[in-house]
Amino acid sequence: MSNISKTYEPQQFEEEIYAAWERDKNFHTTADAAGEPYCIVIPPPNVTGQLHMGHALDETLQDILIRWHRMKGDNTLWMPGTDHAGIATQAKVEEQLRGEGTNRYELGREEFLKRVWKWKETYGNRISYQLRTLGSSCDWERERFTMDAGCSAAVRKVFVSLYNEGLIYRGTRITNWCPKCNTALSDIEVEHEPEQGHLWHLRYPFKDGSGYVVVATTRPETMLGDTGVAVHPDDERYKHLVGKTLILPLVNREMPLFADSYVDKEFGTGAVKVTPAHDPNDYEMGLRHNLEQVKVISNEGKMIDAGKYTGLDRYECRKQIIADLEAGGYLVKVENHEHAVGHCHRCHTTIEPLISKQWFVKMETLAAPAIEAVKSGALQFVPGRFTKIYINWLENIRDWCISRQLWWGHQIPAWYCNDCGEMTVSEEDVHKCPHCHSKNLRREEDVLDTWFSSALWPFSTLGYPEETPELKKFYPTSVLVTGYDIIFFWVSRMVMMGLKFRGEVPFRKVFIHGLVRDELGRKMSKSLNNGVDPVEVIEKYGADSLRFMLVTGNTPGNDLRFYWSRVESARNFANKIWNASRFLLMNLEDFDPTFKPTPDDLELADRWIFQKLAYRIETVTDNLNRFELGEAARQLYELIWFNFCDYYIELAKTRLYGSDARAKATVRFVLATVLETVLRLLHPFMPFLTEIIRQKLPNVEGSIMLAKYPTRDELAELITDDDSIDNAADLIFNTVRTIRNLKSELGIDSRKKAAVVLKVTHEQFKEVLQENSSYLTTLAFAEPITFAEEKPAHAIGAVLEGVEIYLLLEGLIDTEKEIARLTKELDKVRKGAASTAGKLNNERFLSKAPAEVVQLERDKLVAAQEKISSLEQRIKQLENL
RNA sequence: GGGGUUGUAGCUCAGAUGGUUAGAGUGCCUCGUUGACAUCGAGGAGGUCACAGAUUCGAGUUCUGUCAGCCCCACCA
Repeated sequence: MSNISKTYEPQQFEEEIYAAWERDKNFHTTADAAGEPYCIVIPPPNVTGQLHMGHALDETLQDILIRWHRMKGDNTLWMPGTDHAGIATQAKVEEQLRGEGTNRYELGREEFLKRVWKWKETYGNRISYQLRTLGSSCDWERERFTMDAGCSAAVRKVFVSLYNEGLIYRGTRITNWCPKCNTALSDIEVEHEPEQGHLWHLRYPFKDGSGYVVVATTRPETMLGDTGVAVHPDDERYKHLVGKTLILPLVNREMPLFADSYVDKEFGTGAVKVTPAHDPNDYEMGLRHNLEQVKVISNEGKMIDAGKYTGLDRYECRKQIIADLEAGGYLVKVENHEHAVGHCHRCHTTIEPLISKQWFVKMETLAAPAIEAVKSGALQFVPGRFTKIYINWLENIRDWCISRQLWWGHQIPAWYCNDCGEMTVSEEDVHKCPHCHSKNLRREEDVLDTWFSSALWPFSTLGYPEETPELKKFYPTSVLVTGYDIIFFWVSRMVMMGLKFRGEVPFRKVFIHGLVRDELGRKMSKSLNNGVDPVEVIEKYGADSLRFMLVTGNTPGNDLRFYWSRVESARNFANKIWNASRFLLMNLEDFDPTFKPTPDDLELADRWIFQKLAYRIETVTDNLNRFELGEAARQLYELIWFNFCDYYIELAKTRLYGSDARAKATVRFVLATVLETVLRLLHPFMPFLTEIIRQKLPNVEGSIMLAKYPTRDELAELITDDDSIDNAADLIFNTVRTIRNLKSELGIDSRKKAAVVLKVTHEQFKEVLQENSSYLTTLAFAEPITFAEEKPAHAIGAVLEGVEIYLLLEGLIDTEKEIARLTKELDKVRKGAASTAGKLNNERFLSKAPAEVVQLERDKLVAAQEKISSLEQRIKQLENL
């Protein structure tokens, strides 16, 4: 047993343990296995991505829940898989092609897709492998991919069904367009950021030469597409001018001045130039007033059909337009103006609103049940505050643009007949036009937004569209664990699709966590290069340390900062467990597993540690139930380090090294029982460490991950309900602390023996102190200990409730120093007593506070008064010396 | 413009349903290598719980307002 290394070296065993778990199929379950179903579907990481700290947090939380439920005896399934991540993956392959001096258009769709699949094969396993190093107990046999056959079938079925119901439609609309990614985007893929820009005031003359109006714009280049100017109907400045015709400068287009209540009278000049083809609001106004849509900016962000400006980049054009307007006397003035500008979520290019033909999902009818689901409690957010955010978004939802002008993704199952012009949407590939029987068809080239397939993830991975046993057993899944950043992108859409196609919410709970930030609180990002690689952390400190660090010091829904020092602290905890276990194993060599102590064999320390253990089993379980994983972990930390290691193990040594065989057997039993139980409690948090240690324990078989999660019932025979044990332990440990404190103040080495005199003032404490005086020797190096009726003359002391403690001094004490010390103590106690007395003098407190609380205060006052008189006496005595 | 969230020890954070003298990690100071662990042990310093009111016998905890920071949503050109 002593072949265990002196320090914790996770690199020595983590990989091997994981391989054994996987080999033994410990992660695998089936629909017909015993137990209540418990299922989590993984938020699928980008198939070609790399593990980052955000994943590490997300997976750790999931794995804790999964391992806990598996140990509880639930039929537990963690569905793993990856996402094809349309734009992101395609962009990477296109970048590679650029390096080769070619592009996707040269390659053609088919060849290009081959390249992407190849890329996926090369990098697709990396992320899964990295998840394994974290200890994630996913059922890898069931690993899925959003573009595998099953998920693709689900996408087609859902798409066609929504189309047939009229919930998917194709239409020409103004949409967000990224000129760099060259695709349409949904509203939530646009990030609005304030930018310092300008407000140009332009003079637009009337056709009849009767003057002009001045409009204000932040985007002068769009004037080329202007087809009207709008004012507010109630604006007295313009009321009489409405209906007149204006001439667009530089272009000489005739256009109307019209009234629309959208216009804000207070802003700018109160007159808005209207560009229906390049601004969402203008687009709406254009529809209302039958304005022409003149497209002057191309998909690439260049000017088109724009006369001399044709071919210019939109920003280059802006400069020239301004110069030309100024030259023509049309520029009235320029103001600085901060405004929100939309940027592409992925590449950060400024979005260009463009009119194009796209596919949309009608959201209103889908959103209503998704709102109802949280209002009825069928779906719960943890923490609850995210409910409001979710509802607010759904209540104001607009139609979802789902078509993307990409190649990597689910190609929309729509076919156009080149002969009759009809469109056919179908689950099966269409080879013959159902309208005219022509075979001259072409398929819709657009693919679906990546989030469309993600929205189906909770049921597509379980077998949908087939009615598999897994789908029946595990849907609705139990909980979804994800960051607050994708509530709109993913969570809400899963809920809508789940309700629509399964009639039930996809998960009963959504456990939301925050973002992992760097030491300065900044978001970890590639551009800042401030990301910490979890793989590096695991290599240095082990997965258990990383997991423990991520789960502690953080509460649900809040961001947390990554600190190397916190990883070290977690590693130190692991090392502490490692060494405590090593110590136990060294003393358990001829352990008799059949020995069971009788109640008489157990002494105070034994009963105390069992009590603590039972209590923590309850509070840890309670916290797990409430998703307070950090609090649960903290409690385990305290139990293991402070209770078990600092106190119990130290106290065990006396009997362990003694000659009483029965006492030795008893203490070994306690040590082994507590350690084994604690390992099981801790296993969901630190799976590797707990597994390897438990395997070394005598009389323990099988993997810890399949062992039962501890319950209080397990300890039923070893614990009692009365609190006399805790009270006695408190008395002893407080005495220990006091002795240590006195020694420290006297400059006595903490490990050097010192004579202690105890004057017991509460008779009922005498027995406890006498019986357990050896604890004082063990923990505080107090020896010899004598009980006296009177305080010794040459000594310094302290007063506790029920006992006074004195340290005998070899030489004379420094009377003045001692008086000062005691006076300071006396002040403190008096202050406390005054506050307590104040409460007790308050009639209202006495009449309104619960009786227990009042009694507590009374007891407190009595104790304080005793302490005060003891201290006063002692001080007086010293003064008289 | 709406909504959310944070403000507790030098730093990072816990403190659910209001009730002893507000805790931990880390950092700092003093002391300690006789064996589980120096990735450790013992002791210590350090907090007007952002501010102001309100409710209550009692508020770090509930409510209102103020200040400061962060985030999300929103079509003011």
